[in-house]
Amino acid sequence: MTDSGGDMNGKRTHGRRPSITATALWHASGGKRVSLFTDAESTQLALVSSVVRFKKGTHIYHEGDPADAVFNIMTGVVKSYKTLLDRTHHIVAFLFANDLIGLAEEGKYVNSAAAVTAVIGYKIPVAALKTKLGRESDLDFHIICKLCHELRETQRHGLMLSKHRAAVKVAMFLQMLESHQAARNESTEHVYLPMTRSDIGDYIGISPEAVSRSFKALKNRGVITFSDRRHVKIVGREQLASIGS
Amino acid sequence: MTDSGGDMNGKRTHGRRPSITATALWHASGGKRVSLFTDAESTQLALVSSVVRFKKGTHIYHEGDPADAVFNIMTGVVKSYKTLLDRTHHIVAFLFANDLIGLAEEGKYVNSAAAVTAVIGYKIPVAALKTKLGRESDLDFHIICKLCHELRETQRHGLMLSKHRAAVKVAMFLQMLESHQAARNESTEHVYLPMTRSDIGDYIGISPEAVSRSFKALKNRGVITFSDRRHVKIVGREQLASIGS
DNA sequence: CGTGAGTTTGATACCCCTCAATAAAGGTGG
DNA sequence: CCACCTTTATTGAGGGGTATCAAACTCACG
Repeated sequence: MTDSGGDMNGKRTHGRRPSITATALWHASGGKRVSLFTDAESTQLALVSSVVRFKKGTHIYHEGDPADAVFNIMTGVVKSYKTLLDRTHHIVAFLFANDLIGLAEEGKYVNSAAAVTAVIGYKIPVAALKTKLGRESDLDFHIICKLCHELRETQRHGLMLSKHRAAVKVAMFLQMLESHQAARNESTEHVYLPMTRSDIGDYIGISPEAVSRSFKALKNRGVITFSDRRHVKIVGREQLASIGS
Repeated sequence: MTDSGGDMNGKRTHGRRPSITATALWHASGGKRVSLFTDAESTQLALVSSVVRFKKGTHIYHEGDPADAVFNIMTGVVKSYKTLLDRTHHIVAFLFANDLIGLAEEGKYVNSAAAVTAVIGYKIPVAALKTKLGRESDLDFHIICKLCHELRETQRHGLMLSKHRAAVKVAMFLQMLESHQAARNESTEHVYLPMTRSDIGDYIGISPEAVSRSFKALKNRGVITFSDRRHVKIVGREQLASIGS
């Protein structure tokens, strides 16, 4: 048998303790998922965790709340979503048994979470989790931080892709590039577009012609101006932000 | 002028070693990015890494290639993309200085990567990286695996969102649910839809009406049948897969 | 059994994709 | 350095798919 899940004969400790699964990173596993926690890890996490139950439709945590805990789903389905200004919802992910939820940024939950079906899971306080992480190896912990960062960015990409109007996508794309420059302490006087219009279209899910037309529309609305095809100046940050809803 | 990139004429130790940045996970940092590697980590990684250069437009690695190394960008911009069957491209992410690229699944690169501008970076062999990871703490390593898994799934979500035709999105969504069930060793006789049509629409970026119509279209084409509103039977897996391109 | 949320079906308008042509920019070699 | 050529970007016209609004219908739950 596979060594996944720690299921000796019949008496399945599996499922009564925290558990996560994933497809292998570097080793071929034929598309199957492997259980990641060792018995020791499961046991240790069980000690600091509590079992929580959520009825169908109930709310698990809300975007912006202090991220005190992560949740490990035992049974049921959870949706992770963002509520937009126009009261519509964008679902970032559906999560199932053996998944983790509770991605944070700067101590706050990035998304909201609600139970799609009845849910049973483990609530793992981050305070307890932190003491178990990176005890000897900072490198691991730092890579975890980087992966969380990429995950948040990929989720934002999904939000951009979910928009229907081309000008909205382009506006969000410009804001993304600007914040990237700001994060790298570069000037935000101009937004630099190193990629082609086709690349932009392939990223935000529209045709290059639509990219071009959207730029023109934003220019005509007085939101941006072009120094050249690769350098945009954002004139109306307010309007640009409001476009993104 | 800016301190980023750091290859003025020769001499900056800054940027001459591997470096990654991210917004803080649990501590407020005002949206700024923090550098994650310690000096020791940077130095250790530098020992096993080599500096690589890519000219604008050149190819860094290709989807499906053996994932021998990850890359840490020093300067320049990289696009990570998938080439679809119809020869179109879907760009998964743009990557900049202090980012990592080379996400793998079962030992193979998930996406392709190409230089959008001239790129200088570090090539870090995974063999060397593995020896530095999880030496004392398996827990950290296992969480890294889970995060990589979630990252891949979020990228697949983005691919779904990038499709324009509603039926294609719904077809891919069904395949996703089916593979989830298969991964959890559940029956794939029926695909179970625990969520509402509105939830599905909010996830794949279409209206609930379009979800309903797409289901009907797939049913009329003989690809699926409904036991009830929550249970779908996939009759033509071939056709369903071919729809997703 | 009744009520309300969820789902299906229909009609219309709008936005974007597609195809096509022109214009501009970047790169190459003489 | 310039001419040439290829790639990229812009602009235009037409058709199709989806959002939106509205209404009938089904189902789950109390």
